[in-house]
Amino acid sequence: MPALNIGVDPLKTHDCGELRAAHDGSVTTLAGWVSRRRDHGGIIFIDLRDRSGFVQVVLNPENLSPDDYETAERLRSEWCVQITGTVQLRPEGSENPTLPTGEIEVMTNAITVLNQSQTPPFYITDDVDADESLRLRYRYLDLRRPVMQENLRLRHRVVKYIRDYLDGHNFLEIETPILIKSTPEGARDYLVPSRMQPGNFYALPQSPQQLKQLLMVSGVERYFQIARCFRDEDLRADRQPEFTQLDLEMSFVSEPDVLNLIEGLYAGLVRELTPQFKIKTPFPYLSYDDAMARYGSDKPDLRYDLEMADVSDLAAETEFRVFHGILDRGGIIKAMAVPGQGGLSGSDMRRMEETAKEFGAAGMSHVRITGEGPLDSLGEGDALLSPGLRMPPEWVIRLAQRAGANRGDLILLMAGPAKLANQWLASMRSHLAEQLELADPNTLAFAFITDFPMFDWDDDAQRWDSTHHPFTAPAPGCESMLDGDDLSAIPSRAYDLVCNGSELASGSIRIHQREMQERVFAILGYTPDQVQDRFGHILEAFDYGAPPHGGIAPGIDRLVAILAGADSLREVIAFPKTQSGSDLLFGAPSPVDHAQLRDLSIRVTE
RNA sequence: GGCCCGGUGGUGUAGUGGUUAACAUACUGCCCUGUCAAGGCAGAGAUCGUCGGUUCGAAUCCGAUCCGGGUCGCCA
Repeated sequence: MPALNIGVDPLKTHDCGELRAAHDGSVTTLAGWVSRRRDHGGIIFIDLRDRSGFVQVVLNPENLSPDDYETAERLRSEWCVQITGTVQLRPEGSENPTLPTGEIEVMTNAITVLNQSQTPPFYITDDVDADESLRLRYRYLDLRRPVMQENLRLRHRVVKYIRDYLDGHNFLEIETPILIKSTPEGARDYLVPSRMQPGNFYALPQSPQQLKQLLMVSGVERYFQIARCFRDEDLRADRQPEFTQLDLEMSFVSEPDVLNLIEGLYAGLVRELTPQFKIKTPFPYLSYDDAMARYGSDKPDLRYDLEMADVSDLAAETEFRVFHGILDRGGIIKAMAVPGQGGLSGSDMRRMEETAKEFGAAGMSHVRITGEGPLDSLGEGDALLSPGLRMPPEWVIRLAQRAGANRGDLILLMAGPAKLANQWLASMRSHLAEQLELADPNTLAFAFITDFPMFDWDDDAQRWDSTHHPFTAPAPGCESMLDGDDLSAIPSRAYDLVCNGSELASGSIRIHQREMQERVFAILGYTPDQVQDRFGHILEAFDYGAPPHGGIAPGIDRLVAILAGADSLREVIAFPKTQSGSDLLFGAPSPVDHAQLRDLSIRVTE
């Protein structure tokens, strides 16, 4: 990166981190921050830092005016300084191989303090040990840390790659409004009161979903936006109330068009920006049903196997009352083989069952297969079963075959309603993978999950919910099922991109005809008035030759977090919020003046 | 809203009923011309998140509350 070099008397001619042995003898002017000082009484060393890295600056009284040397003695951490000097090779034996600039140093003959600094509340270094709330309170200092600078740079490069890639595929980047209409379903909206229309509110977009569909009606054909989205829900390590999505939509496409485009984007991006990660192309496809059956999750981590199998029929052969109780109530029993763990002790198994209970499971059964040799040579005493099971080797062999287990492996069994059994066993799956270090941190296992169901039954609200969202089209040929009884069986045209157990993108081929859209709204329980009020504009647009279209919305924060190896989105967002939605730097949210509220015709009652 | 973890000098930690509240580091001063987490000596710095209670006595026990983190619910 060349130094920004404008004006007749530039404050810097080089970046600290770019200087090498090849610069030996050149005169340089640097500007940056004092990272460390080592004052030997005469000679003083400064590690000078700018965004490019560090360089050792030597302040020798023999080369400095008395005034400048006095200045040098006063320097402290994080002072902003400018120095001019000559790059020279370090004396033999004093090179620092841990530093990219370690072969050279800058012998200074002039120094200017650009600004002094208070002693920083924490030391600016990659292995910072300060509490995160302190880092957020002083985020501008936290961002001086090289690792944070690197995260910001990576994020920039990701977004630039996306823009270039989509530009190359004839997409148009179009901005959509931040102040839009509240259409409350799904997440809670952030609301903005209208001053000019007292009592009315804008909402901040949860996503530009309807806007991008309207752009398709407009004939844009290929749209994208690096879009800020807002959802007023509780936070998590991987969830911020405002976050950034690559929002994109295409006309005249079906699933492969969107997914091939996305595969090309992600594969190219990873290979160019973070080649240290191993990826496999083409990305595997997994139907929702397969994902649930084999991994108990619709966003499985595919870096390791640990597959599951339904063993309800085998479980029915046992005399175990728990299994029969569950089966009688329509539940299932699922098994997961854990390779090489058949030798665990009874207390290991009790501990593992405790873990399962922490995930919400009522209990967990297991079979430990011991010994050597082929599976069908299994005899009495070669398998340790949970107390309730008491089954012969012949049954264990069939169970092992179904679960894909061998001698020396462990089989875990979980019983419950299908949804919960999957959830519990999936939790065990990730837990064991972490404990056994099965997931290669240098692999990104991308996969597309397809054929999501159109609807989920919401037991609490006693109504149908969209699995993806109400604009998702039903699978071709299944339209008539919308009039049938079993709505849960209707496949939709929704798809996800998952990676290492995270959902990275979610999209679908949309409905583009009024009649179909109205039927879906009706199934979701909207009255005609509600439909007209919230979605009248988009239904009306469909009446004017809306083209078939579909799209996808990849999360940028999550992608950058994975590429940066960060375990929280806060590490890749410049100014993130805390779990309670606070901005600790600005102190937002905060009370506002009465005058502001009066303008908005708003009164705070609590 | 539920559950779990944390809050002690600037920073990071130790301290489970009586301590001058300990240690490291940062900071301040002095010494020191080849260090790179520089080194040596000296010094200053904490009403232990807040409020209330128990006790002769509380950083320590109890209750409430605030803040930060994780997680479940929630996130079409």
